[in-house]
Amino acid sequence: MKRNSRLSLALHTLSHMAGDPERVRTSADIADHAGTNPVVVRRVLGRLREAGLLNSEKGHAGGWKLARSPQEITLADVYLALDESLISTGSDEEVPSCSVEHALHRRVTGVMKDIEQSLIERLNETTISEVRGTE
Amino acid sequence: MKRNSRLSLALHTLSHMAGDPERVRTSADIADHAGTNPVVVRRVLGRLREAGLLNSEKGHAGGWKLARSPQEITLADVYLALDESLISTGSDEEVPSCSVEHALHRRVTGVMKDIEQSLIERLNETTISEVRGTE
DNA sequence: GATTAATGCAACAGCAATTGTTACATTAAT
DNA sequence: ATTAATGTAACAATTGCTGTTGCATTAATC
Repeated sequence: MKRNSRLSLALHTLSHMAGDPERVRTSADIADHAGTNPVVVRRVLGRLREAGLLNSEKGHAGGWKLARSPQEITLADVYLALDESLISTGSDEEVPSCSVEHALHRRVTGVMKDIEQSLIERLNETTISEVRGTE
Repeated sequence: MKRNSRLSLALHTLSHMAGDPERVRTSADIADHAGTNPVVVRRVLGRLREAGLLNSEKGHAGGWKLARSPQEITLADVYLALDESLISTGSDEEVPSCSVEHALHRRVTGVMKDIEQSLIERLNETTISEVRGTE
C-alpha cells in the first residue's frame, strides 16, 4: 500500500462487507483481501467502530461486522470517521503580524473550510451500498 | 509551516498578489510574508508558473507576477496546478487477483474520481479575486 | 566589463506521518 | 485447557515535505 491508504482500505473493506452484511470477518481475512497486515486493518477499522459504522467481537469466533445497513453508511461517514481533513489550511500557528495580512489569512482559511464543507456534502450523497453497486 | 502547506501557500500568495497585480515580487519578499524560505516559495510558485498562472523573470530586478487577471484564476486552476489529487485511491499497483475484487476495486476508484471531479467543479466556481474580496 | 540581485536547480538533513511488524495481554468459544 | 480472535504498545522502515546550503545562470545597473 502507499499513500492515503486509510480511506482506500476503509472503502474497499466496507464495500466488500456490504456484499454479505451478516458475515463476521476477521482482520486476518480482511488483510489478505487488502494485501496488508491484520494490525493495520484493526487500526483503521477501529476508527470506523468508534464512529459507529462497525462492530467488533473479541475472542474465539470474533471479528468484524457492519453496525448498520450499507444503505445507511455514506462516504461522508467514512471520511469523518477517519478524521482525514484532506483540505487543511496548513499550520494553525501561522498568525501574520500585519492586520491586513491577518484579514487575508482568515479569508483564505474561511474559503478552505467552505470547500471542505461542500466536499463533505458531496460525500454524503453516496452510500456504501451505491459504491458496491449491483452484482 | 506544517502539512498541506503547498495549497495554503499558493492561495495566500496569489491572493496577496491580486492586491497589486502589476507589482513584481521576489521569492524573498513572498517568503517573508509567508514565514518560510525563498526556495520553498520558488518550488511551489514554479508549479503555478508551469500551469500558466504566474510569470517569473530571472536576473536583476526579476521576480514573480500574475500571468492573468485575478478574476481569471480559479481555485481549480490552483488545485490542478499543484497536482495534489487529495482524493487518491491509494496505490495503483494494488491489483486484486480475484475478478470480483477487481471489479469492486475499479468501482471504488471510479467513485473517488467522480468525487474529485465534483470537487474540481466546485473549486472552479471561486476565483482568486473573490478570495481576496474587497478591501 | 564588473557587480549586483534575482531565479533555477540539485543535494541533503530533519521532521512528521504512515505502514508494516512483532509481541503480548485480554477475551470468549470450544 | 485450548484455541482463536481483538486491543494495544513498541519499534523499524519508508515516505513525503520542509528547510537549508550552495552554486550555475541570467539580466539590470554601475
